[in-house]
Amino acid sequence: MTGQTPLPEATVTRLPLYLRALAQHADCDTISSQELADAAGVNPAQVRKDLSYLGSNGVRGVGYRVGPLGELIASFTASHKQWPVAIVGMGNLGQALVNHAGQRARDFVVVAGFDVDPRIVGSAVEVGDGTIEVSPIESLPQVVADTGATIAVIATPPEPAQQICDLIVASGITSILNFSAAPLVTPAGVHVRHVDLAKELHVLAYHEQRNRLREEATVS
Amino acid sequence: MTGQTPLPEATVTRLPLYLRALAQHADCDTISSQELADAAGVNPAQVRKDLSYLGSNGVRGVGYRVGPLGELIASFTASHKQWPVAIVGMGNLGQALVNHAGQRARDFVVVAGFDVDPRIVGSAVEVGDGTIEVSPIESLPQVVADTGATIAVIATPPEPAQQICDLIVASGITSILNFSAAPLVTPAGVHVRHVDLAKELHVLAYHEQRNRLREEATVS
DNA sequence: TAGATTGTTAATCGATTAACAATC
DNA sequence: TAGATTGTTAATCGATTAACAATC
Repeated sequence: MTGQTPLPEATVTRLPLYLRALAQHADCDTISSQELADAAGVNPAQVRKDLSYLGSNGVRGVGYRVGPLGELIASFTASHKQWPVAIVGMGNLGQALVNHAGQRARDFVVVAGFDVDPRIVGSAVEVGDGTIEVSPIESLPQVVADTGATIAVIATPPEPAQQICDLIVASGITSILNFSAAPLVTPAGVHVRHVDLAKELHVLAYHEQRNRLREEATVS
Repeated sequence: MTGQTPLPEATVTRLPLYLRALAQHADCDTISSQELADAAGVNPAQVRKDLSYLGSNGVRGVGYRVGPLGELIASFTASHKQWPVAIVGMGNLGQALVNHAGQRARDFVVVAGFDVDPRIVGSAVEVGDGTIEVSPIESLPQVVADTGATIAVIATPPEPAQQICDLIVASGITSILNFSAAPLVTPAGVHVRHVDLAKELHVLAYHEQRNRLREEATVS
């Protein structure tokens, strides 16, 4: 059922959008690519193409059955599983991620939190169903082994990020979400996603700058 | 100096990386595309192509002069300016962004913060140099007008996001960084960047799922 | 001059989307 | 059958990268 040929990266990033859109249409029996596209904010042709990669299951002239389609997509992202996540850096950002996983992304369970700050280490953090105790960063290999975490989030300043990344990789984790500004170097086979807040703001600043210049040009 | 033809989006997203890499090489006189590429984690040919869009200023056989190149890039991202930012949603994520702007992204100043929670509204928040008071969401148009904010960050749950977005757009802001899971609809001319935590985690989960299936296949 | 490195071209790649035959 | 909507093809687009002539 869960395909052999890897899906295009771009398709993978859209599957969660489709799941979310389907959840909003849980009361419907079927949904067309047009409706799905509207709800997800993408092109209907793109929806059909993406879904065809999963092994198409729509009905011509009718649309897609909401229930089965949801299950099909879930079988690819394995979103029925409870993915155990470790968060390194339990400052405001780390805390925000814990809350997010607990309240919104129910397929992910935060099973471990790490920090270097002695004022934070040892404190209890509520994670969805239970509570975890923030561990010192040195204990990462042991705690990851104990908890079986397979996804790690780096929510630290950029300086220690590479070192922490090495530690994470050495502990056997193969998927990393990097919120530090540092560009991480990892061995092949490790998947890294990078979210860079400063970069996002800079891109917006570029567009603001252009708007401003364009206005000036229009005036003169 | 600051070009007429818009730069490719992909190039714009890499300019901050180059600025950061140049800062690390402030002690050098010149830097080659190879060195710059290593520091930024990209391909050297890509570096040269990107920089050529800015109006090339390298010296064949030598490389790029670190100082002037930094100024050239900064003139495009306008990173010497102090961009006034408004943050809507002052929970953990909003707080994390305030800290980030204060400590890391010094080109951005948080000039306003908003929330609906009466326990948060009215509280003081340290932002880099000074302090701001968290305002109720209703006062957004007035506060934006007073502070001159041109970039807004949405750090709220998805439910009120579209409504807040409309309010932001109506107040004249043209650049939005959206951390809510909601796909926002905006009029043409408004620039929206979307960072979706759940989506990032789901993409990693997809890869974990594939790894697991591959291992099973190898065993049998 | 010899060595190094740029700036640019052309090939390649992946993603997007319009269009339409297939078919419910 | 008539109308609707899929699944797939082919065109288009933008981004990446290898290669190399230009030139310091």
